Amino acid sequence: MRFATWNVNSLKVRLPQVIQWLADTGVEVLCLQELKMDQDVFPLAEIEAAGYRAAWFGQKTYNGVAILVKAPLEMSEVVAGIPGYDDEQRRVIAATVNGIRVICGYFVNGEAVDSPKYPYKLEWLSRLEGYVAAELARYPDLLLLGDYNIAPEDRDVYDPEGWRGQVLCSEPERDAFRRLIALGLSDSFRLFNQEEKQYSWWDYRQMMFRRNKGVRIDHILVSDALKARAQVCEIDKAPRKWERPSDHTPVILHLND
DNA sequence: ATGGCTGTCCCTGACAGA
Repeated sequence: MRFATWNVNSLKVRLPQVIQWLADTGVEVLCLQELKMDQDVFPLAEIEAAGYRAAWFGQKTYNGVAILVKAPLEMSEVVAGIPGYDDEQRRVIAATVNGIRVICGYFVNGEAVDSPKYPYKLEWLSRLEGYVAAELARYPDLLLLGDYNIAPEDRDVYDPEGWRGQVLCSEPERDAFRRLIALGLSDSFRLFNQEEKQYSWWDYRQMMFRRNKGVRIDHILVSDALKARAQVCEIDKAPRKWERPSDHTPVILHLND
């Protein structure tokens, strides 16, 4: 069974690519971020026609997350947002699939360490940590997938010195990532893959993808209880090569049954 | 060099992304 995460940078624009990618891969569970569409215009009919069920949490213009599940798999216990955290920005949705708690997150970008958005990022990360801790206590088999907007280590960045201390790489953000890990989670990609220059996002500008100058900021964290079932975690660069791509590309985790 | 792309809404230029 495969679980994937993909920041599509507008589901309206990328819907044909999502449908194509699901047909190509047959991935069973796909978490999407940056829908950039209001709750009531989500393309449920097209997704159902492709053989998937969906739960989503959208808003106009910005943010928005969804979980797609291949029928006849079902989703239960859907929770939108972080309970108890009154956040106008719709960034989190969770559901249970085949006994596994799936949390899909579009983490705050933060813009820059001296931006007003940066303290919001740290506050949001703290709220998420509390939420994930509570979810882990209730659901030992758990995955936290999404666009983290955090490059955990220098090796996750094409130019570590140039990025040092910058947003995505600053120590408070990396500390927050490590606190998530300390809850009893592992970065599934690093369970298997130690190769250099593996990224999940490349800037649209300056041919950064062709030059492979990117950052690894899309992650799938797997709980300790579930870790033994993890087989491989891979970054699928194919959709990044398609016409009019998202700036992110999917990350896939394979679990055995 | 605060540029360089892309998407959204609609003040078609400003904002946000990362």
